[in-house]
Amino acid sequence: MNWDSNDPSRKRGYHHGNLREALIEAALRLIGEKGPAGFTVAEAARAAGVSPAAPYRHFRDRDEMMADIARRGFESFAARLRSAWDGGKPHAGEAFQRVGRAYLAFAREEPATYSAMFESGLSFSSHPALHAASEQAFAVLREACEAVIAGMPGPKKPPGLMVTLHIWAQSHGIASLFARGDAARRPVPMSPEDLLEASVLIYLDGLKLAAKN
Amino acid sequence: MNWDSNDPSRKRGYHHGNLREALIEAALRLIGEKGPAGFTVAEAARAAGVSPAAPYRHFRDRDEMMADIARRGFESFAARLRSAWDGGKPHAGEAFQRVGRAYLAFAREEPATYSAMFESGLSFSSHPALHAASEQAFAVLREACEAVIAGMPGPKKPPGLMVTLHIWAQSHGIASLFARGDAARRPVPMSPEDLLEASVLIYLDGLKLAAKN
DNA sequence: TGTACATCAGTGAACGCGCGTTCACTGATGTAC
DNA sequence: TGTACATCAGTGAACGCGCGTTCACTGATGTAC
Repeated sequence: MNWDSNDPSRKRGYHHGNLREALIEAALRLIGEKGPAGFTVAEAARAAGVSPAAPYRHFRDRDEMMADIARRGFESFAARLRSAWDGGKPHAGEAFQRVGRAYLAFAREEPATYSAMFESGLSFSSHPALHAASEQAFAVLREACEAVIAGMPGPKKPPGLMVTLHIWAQSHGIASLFARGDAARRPVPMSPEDLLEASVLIYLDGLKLAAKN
Repeated sequence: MNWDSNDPSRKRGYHHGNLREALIEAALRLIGEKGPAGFTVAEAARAAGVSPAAPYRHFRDRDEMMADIARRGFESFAARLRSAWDGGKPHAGEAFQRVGRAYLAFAREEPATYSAMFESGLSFSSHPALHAASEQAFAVLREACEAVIAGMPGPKKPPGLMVTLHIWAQSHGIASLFARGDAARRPVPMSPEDLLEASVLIYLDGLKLAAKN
């Protein structure tokens, strides 16, 4: 028996206690079911068990709520990539493949978040915090690519930005066509992880070839 | 002066004459402005200058209209890729690069169509005609990839399906991140065409390396 | 060539619905004294 | 320890709006004879 009024699991009456989080969770569930445009403030409020006006204590409007979801998405995406990279240990090649798998795992496990990040139509220019969070994620990819390039033999190193954009595009392409965890996934007779790993290995081989000459 | 009542440019009163096409054009304009979910039947009808009930003479419901737009999109996409490939003339390498540029050109020039095709959340399983049209487009990519593989030296040919999926993912990734002609494009300091061409060349080099051994 | 008529492709009014958002309000919480 | 009060985070009713879709209708078209 627990009578401690500080217990967060205790049923609160009038005050919800953690409504902001509950609304975002509910919104993600809705986005997962019906896409970024299918989410409504009213339905998120209903799912969280509060009145339709309550969300407006926490978000200025629907757009800000959407942007907040995407921003958090980029932040946790960046965190997962960073932890997969793990400073490039034990060596860049192995860590690099871990990052690729973490990319696909995110798209598969959090399709709603992923589509809020990449398919919600939010403009970076009007949401600076969103842009900054997305740059964080990009920075991890860049760090990993630069480390892989640095470890390559030969005198001619390819430009780091180009390689990062190539790797990003390939990961995003595979994630959004074949790995996403929702109805828009196109089934293919091989795992997205194998597909990505193979393409990255082939691409890096091509880079090494160019570096030799 | 033209009194010929068969002249299609003649102003028709009660009957529109080409409402189906006009509705699709209007819908594409709306999708371009607000994304696939931002398009409404009512607004498309308004843009075409007809009553809100008129579209229902041509489409069973909104979903069928959306699916029709995406299906036509895949068909014209396939046609453009096919004409860029042009049977692989004068040789596979050159034609292959043309296909890549055609892919990006489509995403840039028809962002609304592209997002209706790839981001509208339509399920292939409930729209067989849509699925078939998308397979047509994929078939062109596959044909081009197989031809490029066939022209490669060395005894070990890579599997055609894998290569096609790699090329598709890379093209789609670059198109949807960097080349799309709408607000969701992420600016990068190089042309998407150069980016795609470079990555494909590097990838093909990597494939050749593997074929040698 | 003229006419009757079936068919086609629109109209316009209406429906029920759910949305985003605002408003004045009130119950709960925490803090100063 | 007790109390007054400011602040916070909810309520619930209401608004105006635009949507998708249906309905009975009607004007225009084309064809058979």
